[in-house]
Amino acid sequence: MSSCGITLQQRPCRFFWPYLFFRSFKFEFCYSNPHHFGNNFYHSSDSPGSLEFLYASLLEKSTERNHLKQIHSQLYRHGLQSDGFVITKFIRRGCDLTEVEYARQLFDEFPEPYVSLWNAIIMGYSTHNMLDKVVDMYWRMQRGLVSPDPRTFPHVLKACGGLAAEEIGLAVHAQIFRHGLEGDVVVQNGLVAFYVKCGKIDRARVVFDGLNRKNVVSWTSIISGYIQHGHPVEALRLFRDMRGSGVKPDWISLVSVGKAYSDIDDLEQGRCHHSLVMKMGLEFEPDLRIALTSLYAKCGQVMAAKSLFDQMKVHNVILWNAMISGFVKNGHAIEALDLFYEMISKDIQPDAVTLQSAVLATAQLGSLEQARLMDFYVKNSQFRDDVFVNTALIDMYAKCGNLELARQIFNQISNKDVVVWSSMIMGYALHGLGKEAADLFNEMKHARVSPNNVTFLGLITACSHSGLIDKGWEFFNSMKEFGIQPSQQHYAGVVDLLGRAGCVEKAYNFITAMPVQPGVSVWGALLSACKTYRQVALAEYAAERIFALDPLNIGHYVQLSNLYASSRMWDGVAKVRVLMKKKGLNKVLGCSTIEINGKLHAFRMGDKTHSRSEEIYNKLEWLETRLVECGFAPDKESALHDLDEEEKEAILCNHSERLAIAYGLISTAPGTTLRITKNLRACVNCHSATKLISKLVNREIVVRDAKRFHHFKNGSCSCGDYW
DNA sequence: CGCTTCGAGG
Repeated sequence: MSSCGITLQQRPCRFFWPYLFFRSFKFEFCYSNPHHFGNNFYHSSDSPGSLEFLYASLLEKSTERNHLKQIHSQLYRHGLQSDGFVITKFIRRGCDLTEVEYARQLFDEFPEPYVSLWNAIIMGYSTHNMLDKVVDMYWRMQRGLVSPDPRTFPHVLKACGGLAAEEIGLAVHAQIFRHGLEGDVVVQNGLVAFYVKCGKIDRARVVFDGLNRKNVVSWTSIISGYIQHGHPVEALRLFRDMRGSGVKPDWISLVSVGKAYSDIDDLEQGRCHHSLVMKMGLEFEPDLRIALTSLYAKCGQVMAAKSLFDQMKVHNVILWNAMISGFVKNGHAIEALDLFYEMISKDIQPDAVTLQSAVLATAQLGSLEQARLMDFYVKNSQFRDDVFVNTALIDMYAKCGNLELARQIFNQISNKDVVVWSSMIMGYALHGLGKEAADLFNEMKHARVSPNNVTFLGLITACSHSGLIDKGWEFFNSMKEFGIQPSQQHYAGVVDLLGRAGCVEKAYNFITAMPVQPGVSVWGALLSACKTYRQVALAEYAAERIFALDPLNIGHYVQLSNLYASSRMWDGVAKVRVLMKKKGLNKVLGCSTIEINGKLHAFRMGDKTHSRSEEIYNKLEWLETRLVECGFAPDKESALHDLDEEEKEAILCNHSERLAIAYGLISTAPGTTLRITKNLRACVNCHSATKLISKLVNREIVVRDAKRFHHFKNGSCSCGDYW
């Protein structure tokens, strides 16, 4: 006899209490007539009409723990307190209402839970990302000799992947094999995702290839796997295969594919992708729109991204992050910060990613005042101890010219990882402090943190910028002891190290002995050494290589041209100029900014647009006179930063940084440190002039150029004339 | 079962 029949016939008088519940929960169908259940037509526990079914329906309508408890207390009256079907429903509903603890309590009270109950609680933990609990329950289940079923495995695999618990996952794989679940696409998809998360993309591929009926989740798992492991091209190839095999993409798969296009920075394909999304009618899927916004932002189409952003109805934090980080990536620091402040003013809570992007924007801006504000904001937020945000803060303070504050942040971080150490070392490199970088590296080894390729890049750069040739060379050679392959950047760093110190020949020999083909950066380092030491023939050779590899980068042409000019080889200058014209390249104009009272003032060379222009030029003239009195004689040959303007260039040097300095002098109190940010590298003349100015006016002047920091004080510069 | 924002440099 069915449980339904027994229940209803034995306890008919108690029957109408669920009816009251129905009323109070506005249930859509109301069994007002108890006789409706009087027949024995329904006979399985999950058919409508059974008491179990009524419980299940009630549970679906409950919205809080107290409802659940109320209903649960009724179970004893019906002798259902140990009914697996009903308790399973209770556990599931409890988990849905994020009452996982309560669900667990119900589970624990159940005398001998069988597989459905285990699955319910495991699923609950899994959906709330309590992954260690999932693994724990799985282990208990094994010990209780309850055999898992196909519904158990996906959650356990998700947990193993999330915890990077490779060994456990492998054991689960073996168990899946023993269960003969090769054909279960959901379980196998779980395996694919597990191997992806453990970094075993090849094994994931083997599982994927073994599936004879792949669904859209199978394809998305392997495609996103390739994207996460830096193979967007293979991912896109698989996406084509997927469409060829007739599997229709859903919005989640399109999110992944969008990321692949942004990774290969292919705007054209990205636009095609957008039209595919529209063709499939998925353009209003919120998360897909976020992915598209991010795609446009990363491909440099900031305005397109912004218009998508503005069109979105719901602005969640991920969308804001995509937009803010998009601005930062494309060098629009001010827009990024504007957006950040807009977000705060709208009371949208930033998360760690938002703060990180905002800090990066501040670093780009180079304003120390803004940096302090940002630091203050972070320190008063719940992300004050977030290692990502703090790493960005170190970088920010270093790039805003204050290494002491960078170091303070560094010191306060507990559990410093390799990125934290590397950032601080990079900070020292930026300021040309080789010894400090090397000391920090010793501390790092002491703390038993393994260096990576960036650590060494920082060390070599730091040595190079402070003339520590032997030390830098030593660092380069010690890389292999740490099992790190030198990259092009490291080779370029060594060429820079040797070349800067005047060993141009040695640098060239080093290049010819390289085990890999030298790239643009390596030849570029040689070219700039040749420029400094006026080695025309070798420079021409290097330039030839560079132009073949990277014909559209203006910087190299300018450098070669400047070398010709400083060697009075005017036909060479003309030749380069023709070459640049032919390629349609325009020089980047020098621009310097100075922050006065929280406002940025930007100056171009010869700029007369500033409202206090007259005062600025008066001050400049005054400075120039004083400089000449001190015996300052500009080196005309190397002052040819702007070739078109060279004839017009009077004794008065009007390079942008000098305008910024002059403005700083007339608008701040005596003794105030001037902080200037410049988009190009400092020219020799301005560098020596600034040294003298710092002494003349008794001011510290901090200049961030395109490559590094210069701290001018009392007639000398922290770079030791070595940059 | 699968997805989107993200740190040090170039």
